Amino acid sequence: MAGPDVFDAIASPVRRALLDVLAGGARSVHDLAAPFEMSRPAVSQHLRVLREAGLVAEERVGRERHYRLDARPLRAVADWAGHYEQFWLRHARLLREFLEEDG
Amino acid sequence: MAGPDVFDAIASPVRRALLDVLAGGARSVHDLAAPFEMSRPAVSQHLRVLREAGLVAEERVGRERHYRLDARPLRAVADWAGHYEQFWLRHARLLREFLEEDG
DNA sequence: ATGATACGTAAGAAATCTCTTACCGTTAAC
DNA sequence: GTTAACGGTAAGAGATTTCTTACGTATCAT
Repeated sequence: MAGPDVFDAIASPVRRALLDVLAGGARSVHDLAAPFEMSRPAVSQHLRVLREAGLVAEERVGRERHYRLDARPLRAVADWAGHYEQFWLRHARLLREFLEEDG
Repeated sequence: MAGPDVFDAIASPVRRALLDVLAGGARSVHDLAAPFEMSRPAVSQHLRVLREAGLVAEERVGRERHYRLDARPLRAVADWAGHYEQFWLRHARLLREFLEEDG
């Protein structure tokens, strides 16, 4: 009963790479697995994590299953990280000011 | 020798909560651990993960260690998620168009 | 000096993650 | 109808995570 947590889903480089591929359009599991040096079931399991996080949706097409990206949960990630923008901007501003005061 | 990966660091709800607290200003480990129902060493270990990801910096103050937020690595997270904005916007646009065509 | 406080680290237990191989059902091809 | 391709799930091994308690070190209080 592992929670479908989007932060957890994107923690894996493999799963981020899968999302990257899917950004180019829907793909079959076969095609998705091809670039990876791991077994096809392993990719299926990563896809399950992404599915439970709501990041991908599957559509049955003949004997294939086409996965397509659903980026909506990533909005929460962008929003969360975005709340810290003021802090990294402040960091940059302080650094700039420090360099200027020395010039 | 676990890599200091920011996506991994923010995958934990506890660590995200720690960052949230630190957004309000630097804190001692004692203060950081107080709101959590876990031992103080456990919090220290979470802080280590954050430190290795570059998300916090420590400053020794007497017998305390003050941790302060360093949000710079979060910019990479915001950028990464932001690249998917077009997709969730498209999703919203299609939904809106679907509803309008029905009205 | 002695004792208490702050905090990191070590060691180990339990849970979870991430692979693998084996297997099953479904659909396409011949 | 057989056979091959697609892809999910099960079972299990090994690595990693995330806690705990125990302990060591540095600093403050008396």
